[in-house]
Amino acid sequence: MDERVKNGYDVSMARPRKFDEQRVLDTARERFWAGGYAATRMDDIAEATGLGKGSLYGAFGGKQELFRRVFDDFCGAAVDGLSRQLSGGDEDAYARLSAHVHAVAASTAADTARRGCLLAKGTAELAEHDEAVAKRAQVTIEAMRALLADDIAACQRNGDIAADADPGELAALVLAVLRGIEALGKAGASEETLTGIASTALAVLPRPPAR
Amino acid sequence: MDERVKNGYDVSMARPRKFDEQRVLDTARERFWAGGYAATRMDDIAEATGLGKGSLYGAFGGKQELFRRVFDDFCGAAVDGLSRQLSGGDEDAYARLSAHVHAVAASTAADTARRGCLLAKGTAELAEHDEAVAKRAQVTIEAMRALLADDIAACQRNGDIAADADPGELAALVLAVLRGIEALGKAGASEETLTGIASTALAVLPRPPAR
DNA sequence: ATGGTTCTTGACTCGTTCGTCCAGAAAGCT
DNA sequence: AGCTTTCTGGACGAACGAGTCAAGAACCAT
Repeated sequence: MDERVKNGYDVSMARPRKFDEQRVLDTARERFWAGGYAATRMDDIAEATGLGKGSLYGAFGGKQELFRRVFDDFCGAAVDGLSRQLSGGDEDAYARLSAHVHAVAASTAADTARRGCLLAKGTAELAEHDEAVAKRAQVTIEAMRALLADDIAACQRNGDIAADADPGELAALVLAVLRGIEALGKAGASEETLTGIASTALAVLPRPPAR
Repeated sequence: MDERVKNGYDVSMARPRKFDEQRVLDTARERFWAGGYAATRMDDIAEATGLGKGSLYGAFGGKQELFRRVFDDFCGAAVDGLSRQLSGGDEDAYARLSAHVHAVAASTAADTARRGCLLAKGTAELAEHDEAVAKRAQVTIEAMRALLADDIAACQRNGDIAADADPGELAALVLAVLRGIEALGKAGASEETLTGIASTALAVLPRPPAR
């Protein structure tokens, strides 16, 4: 059946939604992020968004589907953001990498609510029970690794990182350090510790031999 | 009041417990580990241990207290285990460090239930709501860092790691990598990726200049 | 054996939360 | 304006899970 026609009438002939779907998703993300999946009630989200539960369920289907949607958006935004932070010419590739690593440390340290990253939190809580979430997380980290690898390759072309190193391996290591920084931050590590890790990680990346 | 006497009678004059407290804690850990805090029901634990809920509540007080107890035990055991793995003479310090890093990668990869580490999982879910859990996690990672730093210092004395590096900084980096490996493992990274990270991390540690 | 105390069991209470439903409101088309 | 359809919002239902309680069992000391 044509998606714009039902029972012989055009679907557009009806009351339009009053709320902004994206705004609701943002609010829901905020809630899930702050409290986790299980600890967040649908009533919370309804109240926070000002929507009635009927609208919420009508638009998103249920708690699990809503979370998946939020998680999906978050992962997409995270990859996009990383892509933006790391894109540019070879001559600035190392500076961008350094800036990103330090930025993650700083923002993790500044995260007084100690909420960490929704990617980590959602994965920890749901990955083994929800295949969709697990898959999405996997795709996301793979994409992040690829972006880091591209940037590291650019660093190599520009002579900032040893040419004989495998960019994919280094990217995986950097990614692990980034995730580790977040995990340690959530566990209460001090800002100095986190920024120290960022600096040390960048310092130990193999440099090309002095010429 | 003397702890062995109540109302004029010796406390030992009563029915002793039929269950092994440690066994119950182990089972509870298993459950919390597999399902997380919120998703694990006290009825689950009661059924899994064969205890009635009354006994459970009588012995441990409640869900939160039980979890704290389990978490506490887990953290203590984790630090003890690390301490054991890293203790020994200077000449084997690097081998022990290498073995530990590889062991974490291997065991994370082998964790088919993708449950990760209870320390990470519990922290992610509860740290911001439960001050006791947050504090315990903080103390635990600090202890782990100190153990790693001791081992790295031993490596330096033995000439396996550059003497001018700060062992505390390197220890923090290694710890971040270890936590990162677990986080990535939970997110579905392949065994090759994880073992690759372990190898790369060890490879980039600063070596003393060749003499 | 007896009495005193603690342990055990599982049914019960009570609050909480997911999801549904329905009556009314709002909008587009004719 | 009138009709049809979807959106809205809150009351409702049902299930679920944490924690309680009371009656009986088990054990120790005398």
